[in-house]
Amino acid sequence: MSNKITIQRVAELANVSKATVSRVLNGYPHVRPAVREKVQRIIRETGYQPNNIARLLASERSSIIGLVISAGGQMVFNDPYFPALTEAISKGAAENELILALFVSYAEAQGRDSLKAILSAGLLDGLIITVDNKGDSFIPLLQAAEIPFIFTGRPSGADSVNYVDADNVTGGHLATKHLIDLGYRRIATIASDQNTAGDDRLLGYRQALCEHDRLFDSRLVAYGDYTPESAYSAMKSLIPQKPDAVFVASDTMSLGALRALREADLRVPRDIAIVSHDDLPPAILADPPLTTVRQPIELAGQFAVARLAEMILGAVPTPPQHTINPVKLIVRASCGAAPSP
Amino acid sequence: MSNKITIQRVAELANVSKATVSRVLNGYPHVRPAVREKVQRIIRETGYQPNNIARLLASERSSIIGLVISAGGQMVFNDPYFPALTEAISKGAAENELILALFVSYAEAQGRDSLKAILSAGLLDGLIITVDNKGDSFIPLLQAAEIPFIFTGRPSGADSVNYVDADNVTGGHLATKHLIDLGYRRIATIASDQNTAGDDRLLGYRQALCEHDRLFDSRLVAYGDYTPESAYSAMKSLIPQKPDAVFVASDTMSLGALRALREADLRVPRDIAIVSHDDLPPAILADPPLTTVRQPIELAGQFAVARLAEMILGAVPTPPQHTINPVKLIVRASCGAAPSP
DNA sequence: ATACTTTGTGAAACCGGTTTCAAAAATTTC
DNA sequence: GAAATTTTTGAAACCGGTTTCACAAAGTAT
Repeated sequence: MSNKITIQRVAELANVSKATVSRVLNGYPHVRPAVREKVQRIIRETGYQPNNIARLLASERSSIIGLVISAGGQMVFNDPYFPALTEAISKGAAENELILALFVSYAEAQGRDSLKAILSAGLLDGLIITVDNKGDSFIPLLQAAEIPFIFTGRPSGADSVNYVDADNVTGGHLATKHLIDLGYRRIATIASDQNTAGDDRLLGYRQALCEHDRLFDSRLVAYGDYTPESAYSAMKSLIPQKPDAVFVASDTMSLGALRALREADLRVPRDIAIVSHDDLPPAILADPPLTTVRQPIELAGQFAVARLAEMILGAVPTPPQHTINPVKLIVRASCGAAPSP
Repeated sequence: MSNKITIQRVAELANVSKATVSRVLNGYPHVRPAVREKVQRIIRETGYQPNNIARLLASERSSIIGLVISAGGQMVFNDPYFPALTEAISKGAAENELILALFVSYAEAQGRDSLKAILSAGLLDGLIITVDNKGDSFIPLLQAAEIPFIFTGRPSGADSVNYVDADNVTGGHLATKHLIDLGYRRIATIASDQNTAGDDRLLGYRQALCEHDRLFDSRLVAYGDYTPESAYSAMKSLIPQKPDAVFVASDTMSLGALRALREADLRVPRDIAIVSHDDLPPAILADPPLTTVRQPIELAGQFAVARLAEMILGAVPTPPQHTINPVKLIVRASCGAAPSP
């Protein structure tokens, strides 16, 4: 509407056909340099902008990818993990000249319904799926739609799909080993069985204990659902076990755990040490600042987009690819070790 | 691609023309009930889904709205305000059967460039603009593009545009008055001159002081840019002035202020009281939980979408509409008043 | 029964690009 | 210098819908 001139008009002004203008537009070969330049000049002078919709219709490609976020909570973005990932993906989309469409839903069933609607609209070239649960119920739908897609965070049921994930086992291991190395004896954990990340971090915790000949004590394990409230309760339930350290499986949960400890008049790290996971913004703002395992969310987001772009462009379907990003321990005050200067 | 059947095919199966199928599809009148039902049956049986792109091209409407977020920081979504708003808008978009495309940029200049690109692509039916600065440099571009748009957060230069904003003047006023009522004498503020919200909150602070015959003392005003770090410095610079209370213009900044106070061994609220602004998730998780002015972000987001949808559908351009959402003081521990039970 | 509306329907134009195909022009080969 | 090849180019088909318009069928008024 703001844009009255069409390819037809440009063609007329340049004394060529629409086809030639289209070729210039798309950088195709077989156009004489002189003609190419003339067309480019006209385009420049008129400020012509091709109509994307028409282009999409003809080329059967929309350059729009969807990001589907489905999580149980009331407000998905209360947990800073999702915003951080969304932002990284948004950045990646811009770099790959893709438009990012955002779909947020609040329960698995609702997520499935909206996914169905999204898929049947046929507007999207590809999808990135992020769910806070094991997420396997989305896979059949996606596969049936024959649309390129990639998960961020490993879904439970699927070696057959593309995903990017952090090395959560190592994350749990690093955190726990750090506490062991600092000499703590009764190391509890606030874990989560909501998703595979939680499972993996707990596994890392167990492995680290095992490697150091510590017994795994299920009384020192409590579960949360990645909300501060759930961790608050979990921490309260752990306090009677008198742990001297706790590995909390996410920063968001650590905030809840800290509150429970404050209320119980336990000082961190003097009375009890904490190592957290994720290194999201709250980690550094917490009191005390959290020692935590950093997972490269930005990397994950950018990788997911890049891989998806590859899949969209590549005509041949490639075998599913699994990418595991490295994690890294960031030492701050909450573990009781002197932070590295 | 997953979807071989077209309107043509449906028309053949139902023994009618494409036009009739289109009429049924769009609920237009002038179709005999019997024919309408037959077409609907065929649609149901074949699972036919209209191709959106084609529909867009023909109807010159995409049902896609854009959300442009431009902020100065490295990571826009570090500040929970933007995710909260984004989520609300995403929800509103879903309710209005609109697809939300997300565009994040990191500086005003970059934002303008990407806005230009977005506009010229001609894909979007409307735009919601959120900027962390005064944002007026976007307005001419938008107006030139003749596309419906609405700001969340009042841009500085413009009675001529649609916007939704919170009642920030009242916010600053409520916060400050609360501190005055509690008997604090030296009430400082960490303000911001980055955007009109900051200006307004500061104005409310001044008004409240004035109404209670307190002098405005510029030594008790420090400025931040909505990051915890900036507020950390601001708070440090205020401490020598020995305020007994401070109104911090955002929750995110309050976290930085709290850290500065902890480091100075000042206890909140015993040594110094804090009232914050926004009531985002960190407010309740902070230590101590923050007394803060709640602004209805979800409402703002949903309203913005609803209004934009209205503007898109309404052929006649309506006069610019300004909506100011009410704010509300939420009393918690940081102000030193007993929280209401 | 005839003239005048109103309702229902399909053919065809259209949205603005891309892609195919055959012809025209330029270049190379012999 | 003619034939063979390659490069350029435009006309037309196409993507899959919506919209216009003319006309047929049905309903109403006279």
